[in-house]
Amino acid sequence: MNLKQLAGHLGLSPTTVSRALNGYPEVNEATRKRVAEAAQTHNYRPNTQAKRLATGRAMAIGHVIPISTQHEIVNPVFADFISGAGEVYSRSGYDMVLTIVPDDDEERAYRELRSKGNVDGIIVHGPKESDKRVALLNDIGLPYVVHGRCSGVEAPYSWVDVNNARAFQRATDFLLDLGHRRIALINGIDTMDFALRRLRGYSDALAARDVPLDPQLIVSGEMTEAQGHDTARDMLRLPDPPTAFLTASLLSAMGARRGIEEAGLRMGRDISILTHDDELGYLRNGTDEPIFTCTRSSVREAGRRCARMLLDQIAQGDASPRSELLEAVLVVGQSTGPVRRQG
Amino acid sequence: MNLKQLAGHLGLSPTTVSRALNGYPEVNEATRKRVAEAAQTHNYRPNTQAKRLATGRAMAIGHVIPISTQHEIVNPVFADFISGAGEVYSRSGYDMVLTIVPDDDEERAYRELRSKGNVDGIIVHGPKESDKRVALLNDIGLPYVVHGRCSGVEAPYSWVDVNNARAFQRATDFLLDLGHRRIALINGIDTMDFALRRLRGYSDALAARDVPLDPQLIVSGEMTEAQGHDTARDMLRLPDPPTAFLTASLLSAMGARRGIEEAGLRMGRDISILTHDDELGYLRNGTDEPIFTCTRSSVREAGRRCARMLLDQIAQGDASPRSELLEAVLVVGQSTGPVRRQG
DNA sequence: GGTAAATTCCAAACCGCTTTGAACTTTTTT
DNA sequence: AAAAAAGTTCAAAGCGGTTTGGAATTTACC
Repeated sequence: MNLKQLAGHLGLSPTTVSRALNGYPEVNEATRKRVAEAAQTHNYRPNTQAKRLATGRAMAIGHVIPISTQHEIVNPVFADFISGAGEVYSRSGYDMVLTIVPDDDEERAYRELRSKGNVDGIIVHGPKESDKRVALLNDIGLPYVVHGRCSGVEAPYSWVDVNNARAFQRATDFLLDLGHRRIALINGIDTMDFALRRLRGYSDALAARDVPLDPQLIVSGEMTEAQGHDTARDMLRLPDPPTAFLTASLLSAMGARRGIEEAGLRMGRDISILTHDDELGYLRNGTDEPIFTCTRSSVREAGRRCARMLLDQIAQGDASPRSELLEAVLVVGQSTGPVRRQG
Repeated sequence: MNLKQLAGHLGLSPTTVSRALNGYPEVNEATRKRVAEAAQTHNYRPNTQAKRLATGRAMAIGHVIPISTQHEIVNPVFADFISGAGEVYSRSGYDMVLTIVPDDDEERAYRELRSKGNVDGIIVHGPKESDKRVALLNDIGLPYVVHGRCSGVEAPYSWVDVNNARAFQRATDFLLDLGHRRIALINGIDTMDFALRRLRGYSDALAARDVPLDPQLIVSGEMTEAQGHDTARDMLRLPDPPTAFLTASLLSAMGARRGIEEAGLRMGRDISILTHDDELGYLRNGTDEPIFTCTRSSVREAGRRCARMLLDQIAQGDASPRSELLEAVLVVGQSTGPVRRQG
C-alpha cells in the first residue's frame, strides 16, 4: 500500500494525503481525520527510501566503529553505549547504522558515508590523541559528535565526555587520604585519549602531595582480566610493592583482585583497589552495595547524551560545536581501606 | 556531484553513465573507461536513497536487539557478533541498521521495518523457547536468519547455531571421565533457547552414565561474575558439594573460580571448572594455552555465517530455509583435573 | 450582493537514480 | 551494395514520496 493507492481509496490527491499525515495546516480537520483512519486500517507507512529522497534527509545516524587491524577488539563499552543512543534515536524516528571499519581505511569510510548520503550525522567512537578524524569530519562537513575528546586537536568539535582527569584525580586523592603512597595505575591503551586523561589526573594528584611518580607502578594496555591479574602479580613481587591499585575497568579490577588473593593478601584489608566503573549491563559492580570502590559513570547515559546532542545539532542546522562534561561519582565499596603498616 | 551533472560533464546521457558504472555489457569499453575515470576524479558516488528507491532494494540488514524491559541487559556477545556480521556486510555493500527494542513492542518494530521498507532482511537475536517471532516473520514475509534456534517452534526457519547440546554433553562426559560425579551446572537464563539445550546436553550425559541429576546443582540466571561466585560459594557449602562446575560463560567461570579460591580450594586440583567460551574480544581465556578448559566457538564467526546466509537468501530470492550447525571444540586448559578423593 | 480573504484541495515538478524501448552506428553476412 | 545483425547510445518513464504554484470553494466584510 503506497501513497497513491491510499489517495485513490480516499478519493483524494496524494498531495492532500501526504499533507494530512505530516500535519500541515492547510488541510481540513475532518479530512485529516479520515485520512489518518484510513492510513491506520490499511496499515500504511510511507516508504523510507522515497521519503528520504524527497526530503533530502537520511533520517539515520552513523556509528563508525574502528577495529584495530592488529588486535581486533571491539570495545566492551560499545554495546551499552549503543543501547543508550538507540533509545534516543528510536524516539525521534531515526535509524542507527553501524559501520565496522578496519582502522587503516577509516577515511574512506567517512567520505563514503558522506558522498553516498546515507546518514545525517555521525558519532565518533574511540578518540585517540591528536585524532585526525576531527579535521577530516570538519572538512567533509557532516555533523558529528565525539564520544570522548581528542587531546592535541585544536580545531573545534562537539563532544560528550566523562571528566576522566578529575575522576582519577579524586580517586588518587581518596587513596592518598587513606595513607597510600605506593599507588599503581593499571590503565587502558595509552594512545586512547581517555587513558591519557586518567594518567594526568593520577599524576596531578600525586604531584600535589609531593608523592613521587614511579614508572614501575604504571601500566597500560587492553583492559582485560588477564591484564589486571598479571600486573598485580608482577607488581606485588617488587621490592617496594604498591599498597593500592587504581584500575581503568572492572575487568582489570577483577583480575587484580585475583592477583592479590593469589599472593595470599586480602583485598580491602591488605591491598586496596579502586576502579572506574562504566556501569555495563553485564558487568555489574555488586548488586546494591558496590564490591569495588569506584568512580562511576554510566556509558549508557553517555550514549543518550551524545545522541541527543547530535540530533539537536542536526535539527537546528547549526554547526557551532557543543560539549558536555559528565562528572563521575566516587562510590565507596569494600575494596579500599587504610594503608597497612609494614611488618 | 550527481549523475546528471557527471553525464553533462562527459557529454553523455545519464543512462549510459549509469550503465557504464554498473557494469552493463552494452557500453563501449572506451567510454566505460572514460566514465570510470571521470567518476573517480569528481569523487562521484551514487546517492544511496535514490539508488534504493530506483532498485527497490534497501541494501541494508536490520538487527533487532531485544532489551528486556526489566533488567535492561545487552547481551555481552552482541558486540562481537555484530563485528563479524559487519565485516560481511561491508564487503557486499550492505549497511547494518540496529534497532533496540524493548521486548514489549517487538512486533511493532518488525512490522514497521517491513512496511517502511528500510531493510532487505533481518537477523533475529536472542531466540527463546517457542519464540513467537518466527511465526511473525514468516507472516510478514521478510527474509531473516535466527542466531540460535527456537525449541518448540514447528514452523520452518533459517538459523545458524552452535551445537550447544552436544558441546555440553561432551563437556559433561569429559568431567565424568575424570571421575567427577557431582557436577554443577551454572547456566544462562532458562527461557533462552541456548540455555535449554545446554541443560539437555548436560542431563543426557549424566543419564547415559546413570549419574543422578541433582536439582541442587543446577542454577540459571544472568551470566555474570557475581552469579558464578555466589553459586560456587553456596554450593561448596552443601553437605555433598560438587567437585566440578560447568559454566555457560567465561564471566561465570571467573566468578566460580573466585568462589572456589575463597573456600581455600584450588581450581584444577581440588575443583574443576569447564566453561563455554565465546571467544569474545575483550574476554579472552588466556593468551595461548587456555586457563579454563572450555568448549569453544567463536561468536564472531557465527556473526559472519549468519550474515552470509542471509545475504545468500536475499540474493537468490529463495525463501527455502537453511541452517548451519557449528560444532564447538573442546579445549583442555588448566582448570580441570581428576576428581579428588575425599579425605 | 459583490468583492476580498481565507480555506481547502490538486496537478505537476522534483529528489537522483535505474531501466525499458527505440534510435542511431557500425559491422557482418549474402 | 543491400540486408541483417550486432554494438552503442539516448529519451523518457518509472520508483514513492514531498512541495510549489495555482485553482476551486467557503467564509468574511462592506
